[in-house]
Amino acid sequence: MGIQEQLIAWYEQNARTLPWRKSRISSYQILVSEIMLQQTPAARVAPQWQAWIKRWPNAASLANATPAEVIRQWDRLGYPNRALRLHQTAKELVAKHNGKLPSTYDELIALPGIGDYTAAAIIAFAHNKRSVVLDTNIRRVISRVWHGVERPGTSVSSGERQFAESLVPLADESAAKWSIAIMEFGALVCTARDPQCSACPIANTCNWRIAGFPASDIKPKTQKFEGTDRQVRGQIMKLLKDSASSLPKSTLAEVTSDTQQFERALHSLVIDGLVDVTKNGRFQLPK
DNA sequence: AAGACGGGGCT
DNA sequence: AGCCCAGTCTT
Repeated sequence: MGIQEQLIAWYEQNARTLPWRKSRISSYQILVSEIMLQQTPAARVAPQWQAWIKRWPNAASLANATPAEVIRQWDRLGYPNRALRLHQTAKELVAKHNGKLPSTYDELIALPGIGDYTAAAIIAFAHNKRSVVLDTNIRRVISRVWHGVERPGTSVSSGERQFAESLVPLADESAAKWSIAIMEFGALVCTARDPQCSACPIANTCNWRIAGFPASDIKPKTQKFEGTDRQVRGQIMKLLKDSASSLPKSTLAEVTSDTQQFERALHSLVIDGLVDVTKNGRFQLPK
């Protein structure tokens, strides 16, 4: 059984019962959930989604609301511009698409508030069609399981997208299931912090796991760097390479008990162009 | 490629 | 105090 089948089977048994996953949910209602879920945990969205759908069950009713009502109903979900864009999209759906969501990526992404992720999600979860869904969960799972790296890069490279596409089953139905399954898996098991590897159905084939991570299970032994500046540099470079391509600064800081020595060595690495420092404090090998 | 944009929960 | 969350839009 391939990883696709394993994670889909896991999903059937372990998926949360979220209100927008019930049957007879319209494409507009899926859209509302996807917009609310942008940068907002599902547990916090659920009650807000219910209230919203009860008040505005379809695009036409939402289109008739005022912006003030929309903002008020949005309450404290955050990023209130999402509510205004959703409102605008509802109007466009009524005006141009018979109150429903269009089915092509280009039409979807042209709507306000719908970017790459949401367009792909609508195609998969509202229309049950094949698409390449790439959210923070899926990117993290692919990075770990297939590439053996804890975190994906800050932006989606073309290679990353192509690889993700290669994992999506060909048939529409299976493709949609795969996307929701790997996403849920990332949200519940392969989490950003404190991943539940002991409950992971694919731990045996996970390259991150095989590489000896997460370090919380295998105690990170602090390592002392000794020798000349050049020798210390070589040791840190080896560490960076072993970790594939990136790791948190906190992890790096633990490798030596002499923080100042470490900072000096790292500084010289950066100066020499041997290591890149990203804005969020991660280190990576230059491309 | 980097910043701005919210708020709440968790460590 | 910092990280993270089913991202999008604008420089």
